[in-house]
Amino acid sequence: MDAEQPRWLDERELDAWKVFSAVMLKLPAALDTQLHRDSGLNQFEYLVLAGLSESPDRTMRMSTLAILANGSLSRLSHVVKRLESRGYLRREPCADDGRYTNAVLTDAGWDKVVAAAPGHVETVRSQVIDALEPEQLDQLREIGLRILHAMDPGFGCTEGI
Amino acid sequence: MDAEQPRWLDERELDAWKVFSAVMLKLPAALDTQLHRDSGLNQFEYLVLAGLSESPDRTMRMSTLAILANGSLSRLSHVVKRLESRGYLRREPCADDGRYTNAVLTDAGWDKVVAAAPGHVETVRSQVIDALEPEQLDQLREIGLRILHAMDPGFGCTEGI
DNA sequence: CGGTCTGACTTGAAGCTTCAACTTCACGCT
DNA sequence: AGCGTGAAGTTGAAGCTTCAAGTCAGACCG
Repeated sequence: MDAEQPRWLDERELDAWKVFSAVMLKLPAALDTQLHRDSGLNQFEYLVLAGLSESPDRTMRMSTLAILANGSLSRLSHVVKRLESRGYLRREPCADDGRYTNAVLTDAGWDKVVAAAPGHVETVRSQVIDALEPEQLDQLREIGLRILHAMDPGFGCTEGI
Repeated sequence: MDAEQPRWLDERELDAWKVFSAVMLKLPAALDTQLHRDSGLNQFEYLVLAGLSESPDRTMRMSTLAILANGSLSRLSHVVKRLESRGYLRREPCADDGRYTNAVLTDAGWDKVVAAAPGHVETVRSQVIDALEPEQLDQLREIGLRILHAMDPGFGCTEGI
């Protein structure tokens, strides 16, 4: 578009990119497959339920939850509607400010996360964590932070919500 | 599922995983957004066209193309049908063996990739490559290879198709 | 007060992906 | 020839995501 003289990737860059890009495309699919097979959830739904389960009162505002689950508000709204119809959570308008909506994890939702978590963690461990040396974990974290920062320079300001 | 005593992630592991997981969920969306806005393609479609453009005779067998683009054959079939209807490629049965189908890039498809590539590369560069130190590129490659290998122990045998 | 603006959702339609059949073609066997 | 088998690819339906509007509540301003 605006690349007058595109700076193509050299061999080293291309090599790293190809590998990373394959991981990025395959790993989410692998995680989704395990979650779906064992719990009937996808990764986004799991993140939503897990996020709520770790929140005070098992309650979170929709927009906060959207950030936590790395998705758009629209996507969250659809997903929350599905999860609500399955009985895992319920929505209620925020008492203080009617513009906000809170999602609240039900007992059934809590049980669901508790049942799903071990298998999910085991998968993350076997596919990623245990495949790496401890120092590679730190490298990966540092690399990830840089990429997140490049994607969204304001990243970090809203981290600890 | 089969996790008798789940080995939860410690703080270091969790930290790395959270960051990496956020990248994995956000970066593909960012790349898709750029490609879609500037070229009307998504990442999978781009990989298909780019793969064909680099192949001898701009031709590739469907199943090979599916592996190259990191997707299922079914997904590829749907996508190729769309791309065919847009005139970017055409399908023809393999002359030697009627079980195979070859996808062939048309001139319009070639032009499309040539037009889309600079913007895409520029995005990859700005969001990933340029954000990292050279040695981080090598680290990322090594980490990625380990993860790919953990996901699919047979990985590497089919690489150079 | 009443108008307008903004931010927080919600919704419906369109598009994409997945899943589970189903079809087709070549190969090996009798 | 005739038959089973398996791999390659296709298809339709169901489910999920995105996009572009739309709704609604509080803030700001006169």
